[in-house]
Amino acid sequence: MNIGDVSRQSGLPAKTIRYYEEIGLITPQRSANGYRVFREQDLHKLAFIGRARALGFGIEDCRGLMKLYEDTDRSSAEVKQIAEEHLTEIDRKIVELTGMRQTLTRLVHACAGDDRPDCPILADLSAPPAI
Amino acid sequence: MNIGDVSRQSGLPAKTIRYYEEIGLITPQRSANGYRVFREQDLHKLAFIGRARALGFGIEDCRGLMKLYEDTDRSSAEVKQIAEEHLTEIDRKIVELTGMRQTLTRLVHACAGDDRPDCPILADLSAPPAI
DNA sequence: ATAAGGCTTCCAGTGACTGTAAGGTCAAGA
DNA sequence: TCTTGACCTTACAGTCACTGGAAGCCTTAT
Repeated sequence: MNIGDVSRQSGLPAKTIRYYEEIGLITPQRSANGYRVFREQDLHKLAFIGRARALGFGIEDCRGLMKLYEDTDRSSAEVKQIAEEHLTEIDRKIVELTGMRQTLTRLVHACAGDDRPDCPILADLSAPPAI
Repeated sequence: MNIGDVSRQSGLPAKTIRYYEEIGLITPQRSANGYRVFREQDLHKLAFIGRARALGFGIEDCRGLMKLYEDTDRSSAEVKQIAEEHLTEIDRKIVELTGMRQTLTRLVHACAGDDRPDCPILADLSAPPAI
């Protein structure tokens, strides 16, 4: 299977698939003309990576998870630890974004958004009130 | 004022302040020995940028907001539009992260996290159930 | 005089791609 | 047979907002 078909099947851009090969996540074979040839196991790996990425895991986490997946002697504790650390990071980001959202929502609501120059948003950025 | 003092006052790393000069956000003067000399207005700008960045605005948004701040003929509508677009983006990220969090929480709870290899997390990454 | 600390520039690296250019390969149709 | 167009290849640069490090000048205190 060529990279175009794999791209369509996996939903990953061909560029991304080449990149994953470059960093050693997958190692497709090559045909005589130099084209990459993907087998079932490559497709499976790409789907695995795609789903892990969609859950926000970083590339190195994906590498680790794939390694654990292939190691049938792993302990589920190792997997769970990676996932829990990632979950903590997600929670941290949500908290950070929620704080931004709260402040920004307040400012946007306070701003008339008309032709006049008076703007609580700029006023706050310039010198926020001590709350 | 030298860059070290400005860094301590603003809470921004000196590296970051130099970077902000490089991309034209601030233009501190120079003393005879080549050191950057920061005036009150530079401090004010850096504080403005710092707060906008803390609300998640990108550098180009910061540039635009500063330009509007300095233009006393602006309309608050222009400011509000930038803020609202950013707010939409923040909401999008929160939704994305919340979805990840939900799936990941479910998987982490389903995983025993012990010495055995059975792991619902890897099972889901490998072939998620059609929900 | 020297040592410590602060300042300078320049270059490279981060993460995870993405864009672009220049060119080789293949299958179908005129 | 030729050509067109779709597909593939590599290599290099760019993204975003810094961050790290090296090499070297400047200042201040001892």
